[in-house]
Amino acid sequence: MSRNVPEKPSLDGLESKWIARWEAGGTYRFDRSVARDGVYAIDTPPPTVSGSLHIGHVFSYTHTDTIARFQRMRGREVFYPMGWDDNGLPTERRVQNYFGVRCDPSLSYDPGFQPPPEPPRQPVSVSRPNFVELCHRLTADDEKAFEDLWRHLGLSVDWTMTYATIDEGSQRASQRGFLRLLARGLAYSSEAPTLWDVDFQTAVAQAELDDREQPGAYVRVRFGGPDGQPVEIDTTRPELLPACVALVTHPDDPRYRHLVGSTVTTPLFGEPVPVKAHELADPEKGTGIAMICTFGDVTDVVWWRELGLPVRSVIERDGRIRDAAPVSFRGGNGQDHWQELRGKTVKQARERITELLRQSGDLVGEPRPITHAVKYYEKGNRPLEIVTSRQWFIRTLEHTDDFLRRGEELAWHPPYMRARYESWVQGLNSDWLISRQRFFGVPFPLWYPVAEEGSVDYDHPLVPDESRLPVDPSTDVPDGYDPEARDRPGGFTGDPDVMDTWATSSLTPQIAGRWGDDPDLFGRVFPMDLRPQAHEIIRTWLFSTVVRSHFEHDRLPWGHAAISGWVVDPDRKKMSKSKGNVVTPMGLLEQYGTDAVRYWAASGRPGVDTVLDEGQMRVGRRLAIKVLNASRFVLSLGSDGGAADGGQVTAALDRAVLGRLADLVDTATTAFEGYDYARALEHTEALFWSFCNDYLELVKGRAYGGQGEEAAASANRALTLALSSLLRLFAPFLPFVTEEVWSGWQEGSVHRAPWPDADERRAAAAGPADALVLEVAAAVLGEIRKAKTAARTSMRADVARVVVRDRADRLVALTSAVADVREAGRVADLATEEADTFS
RNA sequence: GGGCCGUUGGCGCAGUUGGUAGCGCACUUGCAUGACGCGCAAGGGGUCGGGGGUUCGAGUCCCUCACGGCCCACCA
Repeated sequence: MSRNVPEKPSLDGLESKWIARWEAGGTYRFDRSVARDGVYAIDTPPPTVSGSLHIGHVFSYTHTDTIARFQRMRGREVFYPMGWDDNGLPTERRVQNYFGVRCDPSLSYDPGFQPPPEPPRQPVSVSRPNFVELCHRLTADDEKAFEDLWRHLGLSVDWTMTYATIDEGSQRASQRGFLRLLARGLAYSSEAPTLWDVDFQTAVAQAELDDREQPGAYVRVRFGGPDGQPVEIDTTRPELLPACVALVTHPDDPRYRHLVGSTVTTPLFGEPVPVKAHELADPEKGTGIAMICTFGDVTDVVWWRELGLPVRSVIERDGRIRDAAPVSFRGGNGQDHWQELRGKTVKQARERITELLRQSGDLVGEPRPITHAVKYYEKGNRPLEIVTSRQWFIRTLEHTDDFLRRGEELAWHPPYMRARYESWVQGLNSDWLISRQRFFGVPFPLWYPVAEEGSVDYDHPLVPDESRLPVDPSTDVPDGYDPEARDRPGGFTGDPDVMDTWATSSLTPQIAGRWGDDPDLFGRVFPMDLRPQAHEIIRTWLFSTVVRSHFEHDRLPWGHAAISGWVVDPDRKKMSKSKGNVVTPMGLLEQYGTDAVRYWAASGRPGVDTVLDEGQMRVGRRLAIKVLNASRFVLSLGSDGGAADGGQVTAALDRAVLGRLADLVDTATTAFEGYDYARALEHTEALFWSFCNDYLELVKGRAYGGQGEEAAASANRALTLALSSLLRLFAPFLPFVTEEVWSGWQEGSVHRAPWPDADERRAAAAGPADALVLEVAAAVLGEIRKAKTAARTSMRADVARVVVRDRADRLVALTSAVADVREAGRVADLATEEADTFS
């Protein structure tokens, strides 16, 4: 066996060298001839390509890659595709800012359109097809940047399996999945109050809400009571007074019981509204009696629905007070007051109406500033409003018990992450809203009949055959209709909405496995083995994927979920954008080397937030260099001691080191099987350092031939076996340096080599391994070193005589390695004395 | 309001059936040895957040409190 040992070991250039060779050699190519039970399939998180590249990506994707590499070496054929999440609002927003354009769906396509060279102050209006073109153009660049990073990070993905959430396969899967839910009555459309973002002009789902603390003010308002006595209520939304449809109090509240069933009148508008009782009214809040408006918050929606109240909406989809009053107000000045509010933003209207109340004398005291939580769209920057609109939903609410059961079936790593899933499922309060009034997304594959009198029949959608998918209802025509019939009485109209990005990414296992398009592949990879992801999207991505797989396949989409933590800055805050821009992932990879950065990432325990620590990267770099140097030393000893022809390890010390290695293999294997890559690394690293500092030093002289040929052969054979095992144990973490060493010595890639087998290590020894031999020999050598340090002499200094006092069993162990200890310590004479304690 | 996680030397962490506290960084001192000065060797430094309990014995189990972080909740 040839041994190419680099003369001047260096980590520089390893990345580009091996990235190219792995690609050329198809090292990570998925072999689709393997049956399902031989496959290990990973449902890779498709990164949002319009977002920033940050160190958090490097962190969590490294974790998954270590698992992928371990499983590959264990003999599983690893299905490890990459996906790009380019669908949806983040891309639209980035395109708007980057090119300075705005989508206007009423415009028609301009084939010659070019975006302005610099984004103008006033955005240019473009048609929807032009806008979508720009989205594709920009995401192509973004995807290239991500791919460069992933390749540089050494992710062992099969790049021939890459998908994008807006590509044709994803559109087909999304539409097919939707149509099947529709056919089974699990998807439905409904006109109902929905959370609405006034800036993005789209409906928003429960899973995308953020609570944000912000300043507000309680305004105490006087309503006209039935007996002439005023009724005072507190509100933070006085601008919704014209939308008030009732007052509500708790049924058991003695203060207001006499009012329930009576009618009061609103200030300024003089509108009569009933007083109702409901359990959700909190006697502790405000005055204990509240106004119900359509709609100020989700509690209003509950009250409105359960108490059977009318709708008086006042806020338009753009967040302004509508032009026409919701009713003709009966109070004398009602219409005049409305004129003061119409067209104003919510904020302007709030200020104005407070002033009007003050003037009319219906304001009690002054507004009292408070800080309260307000619901926002997680990507938005104005509070959500609630508007009534037609939307598509998936029936999740009545199946929560099924989803909880699926959560129990799933193996969570770490296990406590299951609690987040359960609390989310238990807290569900509405069905899953999947439609968005946006442009860059998968269209709903539906049209609706238009009646002769012009009304749209939403209850009987026109559905395409699955073989037609994907369809775009804005250009494609339903079967049996003429294109001329579009938007005409007696004709049809296309559904204008697109699916939310989660409606597509909830199908990533199906998309990656080419469900419906390639049944052979799908059968080999589904259900998958692993879903790796971050904890903040358990309620979105993880939950929704479980939902879709449960409905479509009646099973979990994968057996394991590995939840990674975040990268945090030294102040324990999630890495900020500004920080992320200073420390770029590619910069770190270039500065410390990929293996070093991976070492830092792999040191972060599963699920645990981890500090960005360049110190750990330096340690990783040193480890990689140490691997290179130790390997160089072992291989430069020349002979492999007959490893190739079955020679045996005879020296007790050598057998001991193989025993330690066998134990390590057991520990690392168990850790990896439990998805604890960090534990596997920690133990491998610890043994490696003691291997270098103790065992290597102890056998160095013997390996050079200081005790004869046979003794040298045993040492060399043990060193070779140990190195082979250690390189393979490190390979999932340090893929570049291990491959560099392996390639100069072994056939094929270390990443396709079999994972070390503990029994194989044990069998190589000619006799039983006595761990005590190595332990005592290292301890005695340590004492000799201590004495030399105390004497301030070189480690190379000769020692005339050493006396070891220790327990009898330990002295016996020492005997079999005494020649190595003497040679390593340069001891002329070594004597032993039995004693109770070591000294 | 409910829940989850964390609190171990200056910093970052390990400690998986309870048995007299470990690792790395940093720090101190020494060493040019035939793999490595991006090295090697030695060393100083902690009453394991507070309190209570179980036990012969608790960082490790139970209760409780505090602090930090996160998740969830119909927060007028």
